[in-house]
Amino acid sequence: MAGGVTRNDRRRAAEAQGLESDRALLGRASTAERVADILRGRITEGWFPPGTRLSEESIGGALGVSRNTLREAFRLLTHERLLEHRLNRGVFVRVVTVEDLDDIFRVRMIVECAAVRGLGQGPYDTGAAEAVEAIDAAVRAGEEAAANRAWADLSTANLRFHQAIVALAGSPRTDELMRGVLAELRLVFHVMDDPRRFYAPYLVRNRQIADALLAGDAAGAERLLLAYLEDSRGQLSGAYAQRIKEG
Amino acid sequence: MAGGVTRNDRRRAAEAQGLESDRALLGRASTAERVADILRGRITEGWFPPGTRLSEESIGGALGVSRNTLREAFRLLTHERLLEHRLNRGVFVRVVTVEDLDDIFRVRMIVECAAVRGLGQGPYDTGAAEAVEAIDAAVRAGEEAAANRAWADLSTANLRFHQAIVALAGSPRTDELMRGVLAELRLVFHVMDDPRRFYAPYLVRNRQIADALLAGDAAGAERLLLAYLEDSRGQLSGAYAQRIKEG
DNA sequence: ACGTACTGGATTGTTGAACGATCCGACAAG
DNA sequence: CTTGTCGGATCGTTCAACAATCCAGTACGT
Repeated sequence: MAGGVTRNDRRRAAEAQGLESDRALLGRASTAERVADILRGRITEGWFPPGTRLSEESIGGALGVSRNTLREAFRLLTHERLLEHRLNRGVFVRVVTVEDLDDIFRVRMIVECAAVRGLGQGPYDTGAAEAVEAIDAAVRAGEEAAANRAWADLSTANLRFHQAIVALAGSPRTDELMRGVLAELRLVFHVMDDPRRFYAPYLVRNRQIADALLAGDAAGAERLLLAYLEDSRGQLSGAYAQRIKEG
Repeated sequence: MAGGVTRNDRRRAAEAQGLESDRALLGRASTAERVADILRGRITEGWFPPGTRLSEESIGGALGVSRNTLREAFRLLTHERLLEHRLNRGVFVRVVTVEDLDDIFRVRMIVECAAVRGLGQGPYDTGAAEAVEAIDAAVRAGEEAAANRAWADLSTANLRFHQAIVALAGSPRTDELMRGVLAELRLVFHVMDDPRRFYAPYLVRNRQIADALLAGDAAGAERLLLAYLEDSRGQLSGAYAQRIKEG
């Protein structure tokens, strides 16, 4: 073939440089995973409110993928607890119950506090410096978002803050667990009318925690974090229960 | 239809009594889930050693299900980290790396210790009594298995012991996380030549922990458990790394 | 002999259609 | 008002087909 650039040529060129970081983007996901990405976005942004049924035919038709492929995507999201699969009835956008919310905070208290505590003593400090830096960066991003009244950015900054805290543990499995849990939490916030009220007051506390970590005071940070989570849980749980009861 | 017992009849009757517990048994699983159950068993029992490729055609043919259905089952097991899916190459029985093993123990230390600690102080004591009872039962099952030299039973009893410990937290998400992690651990043990050596010495320590919990000494139990996990991790990690290097 | 490019076979990725099973709402009968 | 029946809609599963991709073996050029 004229002007032939073979697969091997391309692979060779990629390996020659330091492009392994972009490899995940290139050696890209299957169609099902890409569909799952799209749907995940729609769900967490609120395009599909909790309780909505996702018809195989309509969604599949709209996205131009077959039912079988779409089903694989549904399975993916079901295991992330974003969708709920009822036999012979289809998949629905998950409606988080009050018990779920309680459990979410239970998990957060266990994992986030353990991550902070382990920072002080554990022998697994690999990459702790970058993790603390990421925490601080998330707080700064939140402060900037608040200054610009970009409430959506504030919410993502807050979630990223907690994700960074969990990253202190340096455990991929813990990271994944918390990613799912925080995604669920996003569903909760999307039911509330004024999510700003639930994020803004905690900005200063994020700052305190980050400062404590920067100062190397792991115990103090853990104490602050636990109080934070308990307050947040109390406020959210009550408001959410009422909001659910209303419909 | 003569002798007709309608759906409504059945639902009404079921609700009238306390049969909600058996509901999960009735609303049974889809074909894909049942296939996943079968494969999960084969994998954890060692029929399919780590690294084995599971061909869609052969497995599907042997089980009498279509490729599409089988793929759904594969997705299920992939999310449980029992299988590994490589694009365009198929699914393989997961080979746990040494880093994975480290991470598994990191998670166990965080979660199991938190579960024990929370027992003493947390306000979430719902069902704690049954949980402690389940722990004791698991230890007794292990002791009986050891007496009968039923090593397979001993291993499952040990896993059940730790599962019961996690159940102390009363958190469904934590339970699920740990179920997956312990399933992974089973893969590790299946690579070792003499798994008995890795279980038997810990039976007495299980007993000590259970006794401490029965006595209400949560702090002591946590200390014992942490030491247990550190020892177990040290022994397993070294042996596993060597075993992997050999092939 | 060595590394490279190519080719063929096998397997996976995805599609579309098809059929039975199940659920849901509506409507009629007791 | 409850119960039984019916029909439409949707899901669960299978099947067959084709494109995309990978792998190993082979031929080629140096």
